[in-house]
Amino acid sequence: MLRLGARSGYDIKQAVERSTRFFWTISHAQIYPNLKRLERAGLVRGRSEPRGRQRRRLYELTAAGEQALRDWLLSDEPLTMELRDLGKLKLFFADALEPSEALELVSAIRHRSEERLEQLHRESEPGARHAAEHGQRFPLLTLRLGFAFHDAMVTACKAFENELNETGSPLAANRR
Amino acid sequence: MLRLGARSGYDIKQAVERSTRFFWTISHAQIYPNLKRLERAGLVRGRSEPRGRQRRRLYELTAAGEQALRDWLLSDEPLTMELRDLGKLKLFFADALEPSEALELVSAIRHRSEERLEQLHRESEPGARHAAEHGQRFPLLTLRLGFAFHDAMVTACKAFENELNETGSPLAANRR
DNA sequence: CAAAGCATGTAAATAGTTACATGATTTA
DNA sequence: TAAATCATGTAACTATTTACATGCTTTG
Repeated sequence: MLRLGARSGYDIKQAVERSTRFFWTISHAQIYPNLKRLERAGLVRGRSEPRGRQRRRLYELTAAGEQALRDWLLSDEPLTMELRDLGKLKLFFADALEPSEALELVSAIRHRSEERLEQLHRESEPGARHAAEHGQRFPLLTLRLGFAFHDAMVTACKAFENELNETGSPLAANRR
Repeated sequence: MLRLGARSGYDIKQAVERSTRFFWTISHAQIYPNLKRLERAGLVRGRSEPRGRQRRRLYELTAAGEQALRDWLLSDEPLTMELRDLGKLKLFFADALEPSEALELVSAIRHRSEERLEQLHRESEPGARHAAEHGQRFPLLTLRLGFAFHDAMVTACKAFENELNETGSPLAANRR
């Protein structure tokens, strides 16, 4: 995040909330101790730069830090992806519900993705576009992966809603 | 999982590995204590049923347990989704890489989803289809959400690979 | 007869958040 | 002048996994 313009721990937290938040989050309780650790390791350089009498510590990447970032990006560790999704978990067990109740659950999952899409456009896209204009194109590419994901969820949920309305459910025949 | 045919703690762990694993996982160190807790709460009923001299404890849902499941499915808690995705995280910072290196990262992310798709077809789909034939259709619907997700990732990555090859990169012009 | 699979359990370690704590500056 | 925002830090708590521990049964 320092590479992308953040300077303080506070900046980093804000940048995370506007960008990586949905695929990797971090709390400020982790950021401040880690900046110290990184400084001790020589990967960042920090200097106190108070605003008035408001204390503030600004950091920048060192050459070693830049190299460590590249090393990490190129390392062949597995690209793990861990998900905890209450929506999908509940959907999995939705046979325990009445058809109409299950349908509501599918709608709720669709709404969640629709709202997330709006939020990404509102809160993340402007920053990503701005970065792209300054030669940092990958934040926007990553954001497009988020769009693609939630678009796919919405499309799939709509298909399910149609299927659940048409077939199977005895309630569907009675409705209206 | 008891509702879907699992009877022992061991069964539950196996069912999770073949089904919910990619959107909600649990280790056996959590399962056994929780089965005891649920039994004390009257939500499951357990009986010892050793196989030979191999001890084994089989559980089933009580009426109260079935109701608790329904209550949870219908509760209006937010449908939280938490993701930790090293692939997207690295992609986000890929402007620190050479264009050709960034392209490799995108390929690696695409491969990950392609392999996950194969794995879902191989390891999860048979069980989900079998469940669907026994009136439990939602495990298969949930699986289709997984297919949709990874299909979208593969499509997006292919688009990125084309874009990164065509535009921008000075290496692209020199290649061949 | 060895390895893989079945079966259950606990202790230690890890990773992370939330709450506690403080105080300056800007904005409505 | 109160509320929001800027700014940093630690302690306590929560959740979870990994490792340790044991022993039976089936299969190659």
